[in-house]
Amino acid sequence: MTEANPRRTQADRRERTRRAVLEAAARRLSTHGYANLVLERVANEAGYSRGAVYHLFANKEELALAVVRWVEETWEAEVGHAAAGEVDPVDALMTMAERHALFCRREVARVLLTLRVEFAGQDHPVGQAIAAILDRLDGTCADLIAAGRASGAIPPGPPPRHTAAAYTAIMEAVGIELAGQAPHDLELMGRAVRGVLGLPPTPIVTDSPSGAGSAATPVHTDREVRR
Amino acid sequence: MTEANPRRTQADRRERTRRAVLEAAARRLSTHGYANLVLERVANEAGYSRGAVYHLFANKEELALAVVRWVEETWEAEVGHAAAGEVDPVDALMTMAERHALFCRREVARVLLTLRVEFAGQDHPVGQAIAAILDRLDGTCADLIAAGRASGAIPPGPPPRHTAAAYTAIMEAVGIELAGQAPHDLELMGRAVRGVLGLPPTPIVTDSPSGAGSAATPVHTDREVRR
DNA sequence: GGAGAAACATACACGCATGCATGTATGTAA
DNA sequence: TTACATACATGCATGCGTGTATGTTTCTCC
Repeated sequence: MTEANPRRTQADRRERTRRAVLEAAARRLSTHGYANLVLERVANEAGYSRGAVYHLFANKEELALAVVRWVEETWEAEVGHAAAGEVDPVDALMTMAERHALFCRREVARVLLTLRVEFAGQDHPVGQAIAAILDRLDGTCADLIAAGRASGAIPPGPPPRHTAAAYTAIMEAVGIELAGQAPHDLELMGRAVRGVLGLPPTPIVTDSPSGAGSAATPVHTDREVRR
Repeated sequence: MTEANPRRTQADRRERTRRAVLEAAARRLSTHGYANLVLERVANEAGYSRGAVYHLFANKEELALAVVRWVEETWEAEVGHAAAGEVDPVDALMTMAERHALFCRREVARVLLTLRVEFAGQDHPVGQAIAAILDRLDGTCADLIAAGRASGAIPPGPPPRHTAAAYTAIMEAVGIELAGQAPHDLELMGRAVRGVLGLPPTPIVTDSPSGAGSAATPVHTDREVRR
């Protein structure tokens, strides 16, 4: 081992360790939440000791906040960025929802939902950080909805902020619930989002073959959706 | 106190204590989840000692399972029962969603979501109990969707079981997210559910006044939706 | 090669929460 | 009234996990 490994700089070692710890912590946070996030376990799964974890992060809370920021940056790069590139508000909202559904096909997407639900009834820095992220997202979506209604592309309905809250809640729930169930995750996401915005269903072009497939699909197969 | 209190039977005392403990546990579960459910705290909030809690429930897990059963029974009585009374599948699905939104105006509605998310990545009896409940619900909804499609009342779309999973996820998310935001919680719930089923938006009859209200509502008011 | 800092690993201290043992109060039947 | 069972309350034992202290390894610069 001392022969095969090249000589790494301290900066390289630090970044490598940090990355491994962040990924291990994210996995545990997504499956077990913050209260069950045991740092000894995180360290072992990252391939280091708990001392190494404490060398990099002051405490458990700071580790969790680092994971939250990491997930947010990943989401922005893959989802937010694409939606922001759209000119039309409806296109932006639909693109965001579709990209989010794709984002949810990865395990790490579950981190924010898990932590958000966990801290919903508690006053805690991690919960506050997530609430701030989602407040910003809600504001962005509310602006898009308002713009879409002003242009006539979106029919009138409940106040933009309430509609945006429902939109993001749906995006989150459907994305996680149907994660990995391609291609249904994308279709059902699109349907739900159109519905909450008050938009009519998209014309049925390729749905007929899918409908026929539904009739031919054994009920037993359908029953495996949840686990 | 010894003069004002009538002589209660042991059965009465037991039921009274049990009720108080269940309610206190439900409140804590909905805000802090299972991992942070501290029995000393539950006991204090119920007005009894931890010994009394252990007298009634073998351990923490059994208490949580009792709360889950209690919430399920309440949901069945107020939501499931009303939906089952509908003859038409679409009416059943819409009634269920509407009743669920009303159910979510109470704090206890949050228990199942909190626990479900908490145990999603763990193999635990409480998580299994909740998964079983939701599996049954998904099955019922899938049957309704299949019946609605067979009768032509619901357009074709992704497999009934996938659609049902999205339906219940939406019902859960929107219900909790907009809890207490009357009357928007009901309207947005209806919209989202119609959308995921592939049904067109309901004709705008009373939406115009609401739309005008939206324009007149200060943006600051909208920003208070989340907290 | 040696000194020093950073990257880790291991050990220590302590609080917290669970489950269980033991004690006290209250209802019931003879 | 007494004996017994049940409904609680209080005390004991123990393991778990966090944060911190201490020890070891590796890199960097002179």
